[in-house]
Amino acid sequence: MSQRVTIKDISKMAGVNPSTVSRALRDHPDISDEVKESIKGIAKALDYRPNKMASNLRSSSNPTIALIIPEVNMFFFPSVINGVTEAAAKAGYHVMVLQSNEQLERELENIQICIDNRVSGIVISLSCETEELTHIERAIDFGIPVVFFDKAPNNAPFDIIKIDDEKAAYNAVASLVDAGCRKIAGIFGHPAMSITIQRRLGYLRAIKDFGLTDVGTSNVHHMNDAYSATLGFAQKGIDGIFAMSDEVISGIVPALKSLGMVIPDDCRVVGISDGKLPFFFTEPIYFLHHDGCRAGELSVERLTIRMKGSQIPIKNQTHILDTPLMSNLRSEIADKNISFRDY
Amino acid sequence: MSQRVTIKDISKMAGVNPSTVSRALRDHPDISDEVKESIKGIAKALDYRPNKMASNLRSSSNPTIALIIPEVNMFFFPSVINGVTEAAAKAGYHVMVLQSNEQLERELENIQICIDNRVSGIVISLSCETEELTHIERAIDFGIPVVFFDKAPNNAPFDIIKIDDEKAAYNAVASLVDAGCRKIAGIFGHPAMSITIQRRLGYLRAIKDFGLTDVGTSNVHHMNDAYSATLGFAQKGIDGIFAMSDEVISGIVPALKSLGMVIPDDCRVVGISDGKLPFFFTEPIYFLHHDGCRAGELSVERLTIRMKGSQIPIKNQTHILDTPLMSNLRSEIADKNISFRDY
DNA sequence: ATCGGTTGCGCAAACGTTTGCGGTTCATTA
DNA sequence: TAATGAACCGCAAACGTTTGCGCAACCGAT
Repeated sequence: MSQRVTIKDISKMAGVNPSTVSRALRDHPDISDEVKESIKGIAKALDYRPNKMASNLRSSSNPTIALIIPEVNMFFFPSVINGVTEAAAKAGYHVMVLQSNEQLERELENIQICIDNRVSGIVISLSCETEELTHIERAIDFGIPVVFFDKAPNNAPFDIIKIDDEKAAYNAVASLVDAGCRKIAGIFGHPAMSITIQRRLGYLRAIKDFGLTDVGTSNVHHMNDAYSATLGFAQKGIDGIFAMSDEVISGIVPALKSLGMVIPDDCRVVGISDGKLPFFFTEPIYFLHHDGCRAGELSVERLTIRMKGSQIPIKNQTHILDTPLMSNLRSEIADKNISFRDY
Repeated sequence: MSQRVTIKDISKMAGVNPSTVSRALRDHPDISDEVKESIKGIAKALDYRPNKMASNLRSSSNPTIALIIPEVNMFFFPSVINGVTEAAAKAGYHVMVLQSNEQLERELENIQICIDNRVSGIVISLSCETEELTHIERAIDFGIPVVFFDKAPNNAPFDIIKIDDEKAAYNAVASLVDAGCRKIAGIFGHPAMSITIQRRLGYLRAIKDFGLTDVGTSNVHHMNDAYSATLGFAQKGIDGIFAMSDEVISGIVPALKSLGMVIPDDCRVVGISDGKLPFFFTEPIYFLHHDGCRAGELSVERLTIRMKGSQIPIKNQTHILDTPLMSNLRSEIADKNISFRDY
C-alpha cells in the first residue's frame, strides 16, 4: 500500500517550501514555470492527490449536499436521488444520502450529522412523524441552507419545491368525472403525511363540488394495503378510483384485475405519479405527473443559489411544480394545462 | 445566523485550555467532574457541535462509504441504496452516492473523488464500459477497501458479492423447460455488461443441454426495447421467455399482453429480479431472486471487516448469493433449492 | 521531612492544506 | 548610482481538533 504522499513530501523532494508546492500545483502566477514543471513532475511521479479533508477544513467548507428522505422505495425517491446527484455533480457537489425511515428521531440524528459535517446544503422530504421544525431552523441557524421537496411544511418561511397537492388531487378527480365516473373512491398514504392531508382535501372538495356520493377513502401504508382496500371498494361498486401515489397505483391495478374488472371501462384509475410505474401496465392509467427527477434538480438549483454565498438576502420561495395530466398510452397525451402557480 | 462556536471559544469562556475542553466533552478520566460539568454546561448553552472536518483530519479518517453505481433506475439499485445506507448507518458510516451513468470516464472521476476524500471504503457496480481495473487497484493501493457487487469482475482477486449469473440463467431456462416450454427466447441487457455475458452463456448452455431450437436472443437498453424485442419474438412463435433483469421483465409483460397472449399459458415468463417488480403484475411471473438490499448489506458488512483496520491480512472472497426460484403468486413458492457456492 | 504515587490540567505539536505578508534577487528607469 | 518595481519564493499562522508529555499540587506512607 503506497503511503499517502503529502505536500510536505513533495516540498522536501523538490527542495522548496510547502507553500510553493501548493501554489505551483494550483498554477499560482507567483511561481516560475520551471519550478512549476519540476513540482508537477514530482507530484505526478508520486501519484500525489491533495487531501480534501485538509483543504475543506482550511476553507471551512464541505462541498457535499445532504439528501434526507423518509425511505428509499421503488417509486418516487429513486427519481429524486437521480436528479439530485446529477445536478449536484454538475455543480461540483457530492451527495450524502440519509434515510429517516419515517422516524422523527432518525431525522433529528440526520440533521445533526449534517451540522456536524458542515454540509453545504440540505435537501429534505420530511418524515410523517415530523411536526415541529426546530431542528430544521437549527440547521439554518448554523448557516446551512435547506430546501424542502414533496413532503414540505405548509405556508412556512422556507424554500420549497412541491406540487399543489390539493389542486392536483382535485383535478385528478375532475378528470374522472369528465370521463363519466360517478362512484369514485380515493386511496391515500400515511394519514400523518402532509401530502396525504392536502391530497385528501382536494379529493373531498372535488367529491363535493361535483355532487358525488363519497364512496370512501382509505389510508394505506404499503402496496398490499392498497390492494386490499381496492377489493373492499370494488365490493361497494365503483367506476373510478384516485390513487395518491405510485405505490397506491401498484396495489390498485392488480386488485381490479384480480376481480376481472376492466380498466378503464369498469373502473378508471387516475393517480399522482412520477410517470414511470404506469408504463408497466397495458391498461390505460391516467396520472398527474409529479416528476421526482425534476424536483431533485430544482432543489439543488435552489440550494446552489444560497450556497454560492451571495451577500444579499435571498427571499424564501415556494416553487409549485406543474402536474400535467398524462396517460401511459403513447397515443393519448391528455394535457389539461394545469396552471402554474408561483406564490 | 449563530456564529460557529469552537472548542476555543468554550475554553476561553471556561478559563481553561482547549485540550481540557476536548477531554471534558469526551469524558476523559483526567478531568475532574466539576470542570466537566462546567464545560458541558457552557457547550450546551452555546449549542456547541464538534467540527467533524477537523476531527476527521486529525484522525485522518473519513467515516463515509462511497456507493458507485452505473445509474439510479427504478429496479435493482434503489434496493441496493437502501441496503447500503441502512447497513452503513448501523456501522457508523455515511453514504456518498456517485453515478457513473455507464461511462468509464465518470467512473474514473468518481474513484478519484473517493481517493481525494479519503473515504473509508467503496462499494461499486461497474459501468458497462469498464474493462481494466487499474483505477480500482489504485484506490486499493491508497488503502481504500473495495467491494464489488452485481457487475463485478470475473475471477479477480477482489471482494465480490454477486450471484452465479451463468447458473441462474441456466436454471431459469430449466424452469421453463420443466413447465413444458420448448420455444424459448432470451432478452438481455447491454451486451458489454459482464452480467449480460454470463447470463447469456447460461441461457445458451441450457438451450443446448435441453436440445431446444434457439429462437434467438436480443440485447436491449431500455424497457421499450424489451417491449419491441418481445413483439418480434412473438411473431416467430414462442412459449417461454427469459428476462435477464427487472427492466426487461417490465417490457416483456406489456408486450405479450398487447398481443393478447396469456401468461403463462401462451408464454411463460421467467426473469432474474430484485423481487418487487413482479408483484405489480397479476399474471404469474417467475423469477430467480437477486435481492439488491441484501447485496448492499453484505457489501457493507464485508467492507467493515477491512475498514475496522484489523492487522492480519484478509483474503479476498467472492460471495455467491443464493437465487431461489420464486413467483409473484402468494400461493406458490417454487423453491428449487439453488445451491449456495462459496469459492 | 522525604519519597512515590495519584489527580488534574496546560503546553505544544500534529493532521495537510492554504494564504497574507515579507524578503530577496534581478532588471529597469530616472 | 540609487531608487523603483516586478518576479519569485519562504515564513508562519490558520482552519478545529486530538493527544503525548510534562508539571504542579496534593495525598498518604515511610
